[in-house]
Amino acid sequence: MVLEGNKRIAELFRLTALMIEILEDNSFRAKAFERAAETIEALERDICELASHGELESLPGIGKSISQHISRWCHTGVFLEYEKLKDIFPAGLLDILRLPGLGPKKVRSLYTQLGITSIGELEYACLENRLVSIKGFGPKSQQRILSEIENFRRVQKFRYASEAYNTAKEIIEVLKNFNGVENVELVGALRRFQEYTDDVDLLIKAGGTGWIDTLISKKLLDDINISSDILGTVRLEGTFNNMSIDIRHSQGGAGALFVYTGSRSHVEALVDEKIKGTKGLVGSIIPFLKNLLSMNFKDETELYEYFGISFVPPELREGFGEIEKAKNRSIPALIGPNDIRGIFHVHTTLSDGSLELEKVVRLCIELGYEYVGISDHSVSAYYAGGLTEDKLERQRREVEVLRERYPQIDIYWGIESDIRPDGSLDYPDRILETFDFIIGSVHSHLRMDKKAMTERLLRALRHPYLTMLGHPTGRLILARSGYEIDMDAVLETAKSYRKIIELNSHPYRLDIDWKGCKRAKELGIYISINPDAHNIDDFSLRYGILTARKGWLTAADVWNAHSRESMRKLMMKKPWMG
DNA sequence: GCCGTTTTCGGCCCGACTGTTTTCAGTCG
Repeated sequence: MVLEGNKRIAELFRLTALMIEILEDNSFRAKAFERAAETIEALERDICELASHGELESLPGIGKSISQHISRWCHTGVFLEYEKLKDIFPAGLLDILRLPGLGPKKVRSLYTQLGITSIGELEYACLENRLVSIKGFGPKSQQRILSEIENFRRVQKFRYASEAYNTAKEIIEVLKNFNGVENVELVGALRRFQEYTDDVDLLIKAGGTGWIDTLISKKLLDDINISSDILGTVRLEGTFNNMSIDIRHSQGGAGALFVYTGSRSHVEALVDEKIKGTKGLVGSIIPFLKNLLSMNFKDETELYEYFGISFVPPELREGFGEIEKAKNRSIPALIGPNDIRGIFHVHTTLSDGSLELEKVVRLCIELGYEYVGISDHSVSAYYAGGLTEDKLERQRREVEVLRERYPQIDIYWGIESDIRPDGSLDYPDRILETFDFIIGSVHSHLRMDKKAMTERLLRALRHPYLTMLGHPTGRLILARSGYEIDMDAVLETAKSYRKIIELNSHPYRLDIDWKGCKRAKELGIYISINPDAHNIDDFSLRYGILTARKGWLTAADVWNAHSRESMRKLMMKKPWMG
């Protein structure tokens, strides 16, 4: 959907901006490139087509110089400014920039004053107590940086599930076309949908080992190591895009799929029970698993029947009560993409989104949604262009016009209101009452203690106009643990006040997490799977749906699985108002 | 580098927090 050329050059602009900010003492020149990147990303037309018509300079943030850069890139594929900087810019500085608390200015000081160009050098300098010698750094920051480096190292080997999926997809496409390969399947943590992973596990079905020779001759993977695992299965490990790839070679079908999907606790629990109940099979589970690999099951459903239980979807195979449920044949029908009927929590250009309201509406129609809930940022989110009263009025009127223009979709008008430190919402009640719905989210003052933060959320949840709680913990996967809250108290209060909890679908958030989904479901709280969309790419709920499935949710548990008619009634009745 | 009822230079989204300072720069949301 996104124009690939636009995306590529926007990415180059972003990198250029970063390099300028660090190498030069002019952050405004950097900002200019960043702004241009935003403009380009939000375009609906191909940037080079605009360039060929000489229309670039009419775009916001694109002047004479940047326009020339773009045109040249379109013709030659070379972006001069980027190439020039790339040659002199130490790549390791980008890693340092990822450490919390270190921005461009500080990284620049480290580079220019201490010659630090990588995480390793930075660590060394901290240990030698050299940071305290430069302005802006002291013993405390030196200590904090050391602990951030430790965290960085731990996190570095992991990838977001979304990235790992893309890597897996790329490799599977290539492998499938090798001679003699019948099938390649995703297994392991990624098939069970863990939020992040340190490797991609694949299962390849092929006659003979010709595929290994092809793989080696085509240099598909680096650092290849071939061995056989504890079950005697041929195992090929290597790296691709700096990510570990682990391939098992199997002739069989469902047995291997089951064993290598895991989780270990799920597989072991099932096998243990089977062994205990079978005469003469007592002993290690290894021989049993070896035998399982050689058995001829039609599919995994048949395999689970062999264990005397019903099929368990991969997402549930974590040892969280799924085996008991499968014994009773009461594994629920998990939510799927087709159950989703509409979306809430979408931003527009009026705050910090990159699509205008009308474009959002048209995109949602294209995507087959029956309703869309607009929610820009509220007034105290200055940094995100939060809506002042006059902007609110403008948007309210525009929504009315669009409702007339696009009767094929229901448009709900809402707001993502900041939950202020005292737990109050952002506007006075006379304004709050005019919205169709209100998402309350915490965006600032993240470092309150657990008790105060919990009380803050509880107060917001008790507010009659609040519809749902946005990204309840504020976590950013692999980057920031959420603020500490008493989740039980939050969910209990949400239940009492009939509030909805958001499952923020952004692959970096996935907040509330799958365990939280499960608890919410047990309490009978609706979960709304929300895109928190800022860009055209954000409108898919793929990772949110996977998280919801892992959290045992069915269509009946999900707010935005309501049909258009049913949602209309709910929005009229506003059950969250008590 | 871009932009302009603050037009060809001098600004550039606002405010809290933190660790560094001893009056503030840098980071983050």
